[in-house]
Amino acid sequence: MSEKILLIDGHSILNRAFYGLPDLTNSEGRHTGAVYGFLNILLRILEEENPDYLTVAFDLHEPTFRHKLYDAYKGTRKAMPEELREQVPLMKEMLTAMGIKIVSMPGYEADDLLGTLAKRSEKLGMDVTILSGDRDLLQLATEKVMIRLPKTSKGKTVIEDFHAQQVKEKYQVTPPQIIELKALMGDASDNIPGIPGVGEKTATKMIVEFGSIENAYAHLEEVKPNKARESLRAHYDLASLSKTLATIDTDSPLEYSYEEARVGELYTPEAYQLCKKLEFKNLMAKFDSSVVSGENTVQQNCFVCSDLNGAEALFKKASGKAAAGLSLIGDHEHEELYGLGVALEEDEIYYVPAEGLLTKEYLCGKIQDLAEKTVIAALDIKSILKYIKIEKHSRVFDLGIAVYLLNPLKSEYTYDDIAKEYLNGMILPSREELLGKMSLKKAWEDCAEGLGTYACFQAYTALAARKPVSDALKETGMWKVYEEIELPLVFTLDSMEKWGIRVKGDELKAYGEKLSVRIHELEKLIYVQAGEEFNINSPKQLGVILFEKMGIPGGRKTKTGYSTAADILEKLAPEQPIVKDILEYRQLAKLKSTYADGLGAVIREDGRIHSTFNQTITATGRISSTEPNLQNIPVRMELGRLIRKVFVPEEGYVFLDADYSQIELRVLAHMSGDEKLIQAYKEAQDIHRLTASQVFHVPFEEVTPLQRRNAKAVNFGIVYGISSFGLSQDLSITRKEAAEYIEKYFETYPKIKSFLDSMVEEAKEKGFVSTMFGRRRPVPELKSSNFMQRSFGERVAMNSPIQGTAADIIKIAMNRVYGRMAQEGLKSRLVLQVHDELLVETKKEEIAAVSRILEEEMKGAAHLAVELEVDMHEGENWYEAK
DNA sequence: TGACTCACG
DNA sequence: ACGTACGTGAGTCAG
Repeated sequence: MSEKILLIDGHSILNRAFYGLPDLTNSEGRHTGAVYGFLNILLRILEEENPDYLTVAFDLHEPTFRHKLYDAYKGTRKAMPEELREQVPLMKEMLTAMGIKIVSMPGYEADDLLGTLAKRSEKLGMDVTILSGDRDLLQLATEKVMIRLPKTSKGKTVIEDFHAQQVKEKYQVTPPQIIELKALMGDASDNIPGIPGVGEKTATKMIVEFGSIENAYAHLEEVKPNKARESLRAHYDLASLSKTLATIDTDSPLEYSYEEARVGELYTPEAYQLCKKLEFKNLMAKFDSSVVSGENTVQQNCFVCSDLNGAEALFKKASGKAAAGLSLIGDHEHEELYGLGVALEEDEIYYVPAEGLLTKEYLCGKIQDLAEKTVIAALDIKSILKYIKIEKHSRVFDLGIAVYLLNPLKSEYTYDDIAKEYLNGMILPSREELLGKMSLKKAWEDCAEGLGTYACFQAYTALAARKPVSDALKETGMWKVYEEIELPLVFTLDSMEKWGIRVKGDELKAYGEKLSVRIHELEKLIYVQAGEEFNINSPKQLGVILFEKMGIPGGRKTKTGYSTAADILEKLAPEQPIVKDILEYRQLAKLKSTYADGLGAVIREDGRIHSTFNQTITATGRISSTEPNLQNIPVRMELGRLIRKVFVPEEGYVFLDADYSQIELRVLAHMSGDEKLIQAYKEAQDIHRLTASQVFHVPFEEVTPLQRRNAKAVNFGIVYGISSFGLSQDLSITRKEAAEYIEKYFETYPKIKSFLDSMVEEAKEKGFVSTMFGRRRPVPELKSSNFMQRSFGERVAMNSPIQGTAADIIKIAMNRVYGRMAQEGLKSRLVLQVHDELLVETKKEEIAAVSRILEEEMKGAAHLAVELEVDMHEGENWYEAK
């Protein structure tokens, strides 16, 4: 049996993969979709063909002979989008890692190299397969040379195969005649001019009849459509230029060794590391375990310490160090500790399982002592505070937060990612590689070794990355944000989480039951009006009922069907009784499932809810709240707002709720330095009204409610990164009207316009924007070749400095409030933060002191060109206090 | 698991 | 010509 070679048109397949797949990025925001798609096609073809040799050809970036020829004639070639361009070197790196031969040559296109290799290999008696997305390659087909063209139709990749025979069947001409066809038709994407007025049909007819352009020209009078004949006569020079352009050179002087192209082991350690870097989870699964583990020097320096003597020695040694890396493995909610990782040096790391004499109490005592002598570096200090008490902020280093500040766009901050990024590309096995999908508890029971390694890697990374990450914070000017805002906040949030907030479970239940009654009524009403029973919670079914069965006009929107979102329904059929009932049903169903039932399920034994406040989630610097989310408890609608009555302080306490008044607009006034807006804040108690009077040129007293509403919407829009489309949606006006409002607004406040523009400029130039305190947000979207993405980037660049600065300010305020309440020995405690609002469970005797603290510290958290105003209320529950 | 919807700032 | 307001988290459906 003859040998077989597979030749791949690199750029063409990469292109195909890029445009055929949605834009895929890894967690670092690196574009990887084209590489991923390429590999999938490659692996599939390899499986089908099982070739002996394999080679991928790439164009070089310099212009080739043919480009020059044509560029001289007209224009230049289309630029590659940035998202694809950056994947080309990545693709080559991956192929090299897999031991796959790459060829390219100055002055020649990939086509030429493929043609050359195809011809040579055929002469050597091989079967040749060429994989490309480009039909031009069809000219190379013979009985032994097969061209394979992948096509994506309906999300599936179908491959069309062409030997000479199939070319003839499909195009009625021989492969070499494909050149003639193309020279006549031209090809815009390849910059081949062709003969004007000659398309596929005419060209095919001409070549079928005359065999070649030359021959057609020789028999010009017989060429049929008059138009084509005259065009050919007038543009003969174009035809011959086009033919030169369209002809693939099968005789290039490429130096090539078949031995280097022999297909070997693709699943190499290098390829595995690269797949990991790019986060190709599916591909990673294909690698052999021997490749996966590799040699790992960190792992060789991990030891288990499970006896008392060893532990004593370990902690003694640790306390002599300036810093130690620490990782606690446990479940603090159930007061369990499974073990801990301690890194003394970069080459001395221990796993201490919490077993036998090494009880939870013993170990906590030891690390408690350790923390008093040594800096504790950990991925998540707050989780450690659940086990031990640390007073001094200078005693800890929170790697997770530090790394978050350096790039707040990632969804998680794991030791393996951090090692890769800050420890010279070091590859550590991830948690999933060590423990799979196992919970920590399960691992503790069934996979002690993996758990130990996991603990050690975390401890190691915390210790080893401390220096480079600290340096990076200093270099980027974010050390102060880290040290003076985020790090103290760890302790503040820890306290809030520990206290939690008291919730009356029985009242919550009663509230839920009340909702149930009405929900059932509405269900029945809706079924009657619809004429059938269906799942109202299913947007899909609901869409069919409303827009098809009931014939409400104007439906459509989403890819999966009709949009049934509340604002759409309200605009489409505000008077339809069924729509009203559905909206009420939705509202109640939401209240019941998310709040009545949802909150009820997370009340702890102590009668309180202990939410988690996450410090490393948001892109702007805000904190977020989970399990449950206490930052989205209803307030806008009265029925929902009633839920706040079940949030109560304990006996002898009341709630004091303090919120900033329009903090983001005030921040905008300050950052932009707009005198008009600053002046407005100095004078006005009603900023939206004043804005309206200035924007619409009417006296303050004569502003209509509509004008005020519009001005308010514009104010919001400005903070969000204004667009006429967004504003028009919000106000249900035309885009043109919205644009006029915006224009008038910017005329009134010219410095706001220049400020917002400058933020976009800065982001484009530096790649990020900053808050007043130096916190950064990268804006990679601005580099996108996609209009929508780029516009999004612009809005982000306008919004983030404002939202982020407001977030910084309230964080500072929280730390100060927390610190002062402790310093003054108060029993009151901070329990919630809702972005511009703080809730303090206040001892009745301390109401005066706490209100003073709240007012002073919130107002004093930052000194802006306008005052920070704080509204404060007292109440027996959250409903009353708000 | 992703899409949709909706609660908050 | 593109087709969205900025930032979150949770519940539900459907593949």
